[in-house]
Amino acid sequence: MKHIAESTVRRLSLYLRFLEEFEAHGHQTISSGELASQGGTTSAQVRKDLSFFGSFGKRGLGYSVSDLSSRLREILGLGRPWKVVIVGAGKIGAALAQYRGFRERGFRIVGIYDVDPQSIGLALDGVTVRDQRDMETDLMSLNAEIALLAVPAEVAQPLTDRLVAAGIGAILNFASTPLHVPSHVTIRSVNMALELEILSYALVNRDA
Amino acid sequence: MKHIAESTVRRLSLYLRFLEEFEAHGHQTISSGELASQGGTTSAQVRKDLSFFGSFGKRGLGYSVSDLSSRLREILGLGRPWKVVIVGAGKIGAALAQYRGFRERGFRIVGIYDVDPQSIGLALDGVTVRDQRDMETDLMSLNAEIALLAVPAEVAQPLTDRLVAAGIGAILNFASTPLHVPSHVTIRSVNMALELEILSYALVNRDA
DNA sequence: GTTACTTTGTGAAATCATTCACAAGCACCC
DNA sequence: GGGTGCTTGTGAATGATTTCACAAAGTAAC
Ligand SMILES: NC(=O)c1ccc[n+]([C@@H]2O[C@H](COP(=O)([O-])OP(=O)(O)OC[C@H]3O[C@@H](n4cnc5c(N)ncnc54)[C@H](O)[C@@H]3O)[C@@H](O)[C@H]2O)c1
Ligand SMILES: NC(=O)c1ccc[n+]([C@@H]2O[C@H](COP(=O)([O-])OP(=O)(O)OC[C@H]3O[C@@H](n4cnc5c(N)ncnc54)[C@H](O)[C@@H]3O)[C@@H](O)[C@H]2O)c1
Repeated sequence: MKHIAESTVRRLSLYLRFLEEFEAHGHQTISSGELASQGGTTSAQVRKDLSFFGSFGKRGLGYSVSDLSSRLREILGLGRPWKVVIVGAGKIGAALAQYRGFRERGFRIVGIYDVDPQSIGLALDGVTVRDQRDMETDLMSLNAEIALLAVPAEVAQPLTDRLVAAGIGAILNFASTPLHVPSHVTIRSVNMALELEILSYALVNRDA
Repeated sequence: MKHIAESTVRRLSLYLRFLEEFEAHGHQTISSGELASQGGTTSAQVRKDLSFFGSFGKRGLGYSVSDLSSRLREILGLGRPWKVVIVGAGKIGAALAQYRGFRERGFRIVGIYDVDPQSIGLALDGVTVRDQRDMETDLMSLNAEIALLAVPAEVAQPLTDRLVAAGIGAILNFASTPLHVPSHVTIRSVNMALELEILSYALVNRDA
């Protein structure tokens, strides 16, 4: 298939969230315009985004909320649960471990690793923090696909290399350093300080 | 000035980070190619990004690390500290309050608010959590410019409205719901579940 | 001072993403 | 069953961003 822009995938995720809300309110169908107004985009954008994957609507009517939800879940790979490990059980790692939003969306935390003896052994939302030395063998046996990396920047690249060597497929990085991975591994970073700097820029340039 | 793309501002932030590392290593000058390789972009992109704001380099030599750093800090509005409040002292809010990366970059946490009597009164990194009812009066007297919103999705929009009414300039939202603000307020969202869904999409489409 | 080499700054070209605009399809009603 | 109104799906147009490519400006060495 033709390459799909990241911005499109991001919007598909948002549409799915709105569809779920709509479903909870008992609505059966939804138009591209309604989906658009929720997500701050345009109806043409919604239709274009969906058209990359097929045609799911009925002219004159709109989209079946439940049908479109399942198609989107399928497209996004959310039809099955994903096994996720967290590396680094510090402040951010612990918050992530206890975040219900992940489990609700099919991301199951199957392992948490740290180096600090104070953290090892703690149970976070039912999962016990284990020694990072067990990480590789666990990854092999659990077959976890995704890692959340929440360790200090200095150790982020070495840990990334270990995760890649152990066969991880994707990494979500919270350290404020760019990481290098081979091309068969997908990596994304959440960089909160950088987001604040973008706000800072907007504040000093708002009237310019 | 001409409108600057968000992607450009984001890269400027990254360049600044690399420059600071370079400075710490004692380097005096840096070329666009060196900056690019750190950030996973191209030298032409670096030069184009900078050219929107002026010409800071010396042909044949590159850029003075310290000069370019200060120019970038100025452009991004990091020349002065920003006053930041955190709304919601839960797991994510507490992690943010104790995160050193913000302070290092000039973002000072001047207030933390919650509704839960269990949280109110706690000191997080030297700042005491206060009752959300004090939020408006504090904001007026402190003149805080930026808010980090780390509350449950259901209360995110009402709290946003209160922040806007109290004169906040920018909001970084961690709740997984899109928020509406008037156009003079800047808002950005960090949506971690959505980031995971983008990884999920990448995993199921990696060989396609 | 001249030559050889490096690197910037920037229009022009190419690529990528969004918006427009409208024919075609479907529901609903009479 | 034909008319009316609404909404999709999609090429074409527009707009935005990135990449190309090269003249101009500097360094460094002798
Ligand atoms: N706290 C925040 O709000 C926040 C915000 C943005 C980014 N971050 C980034 O997230 C990362 C973690 O931040 P934090 O605030 O949770 O810090 P933290 O110090 O609370 O946690 C880091 C954890 O990583 C563990 N660790 C260190 N080396 C390890 C190794 N080799 N293997 C496994 N675990 C190891 C430490 O023991 C610690 O528990 C940092 O890179 C930070 O820059 C944090
Ligand atoms: N924990 C995570 O890793 C994580 C990850 C992604 C997104 N989020 C989002 O961040 C938000 C907070 O998550 P959390 O895990 O910290 O939850 P949490 O329940 O630990 O914290 C929420 C806090 O908000 C406070 N609060 C509720 N109503 C309030 C009000 N009116 N005024 C002030 N404070 C109020 C609560 O008392 C609580 O302390 C949620 O929207 C969640 O979806 C969290």
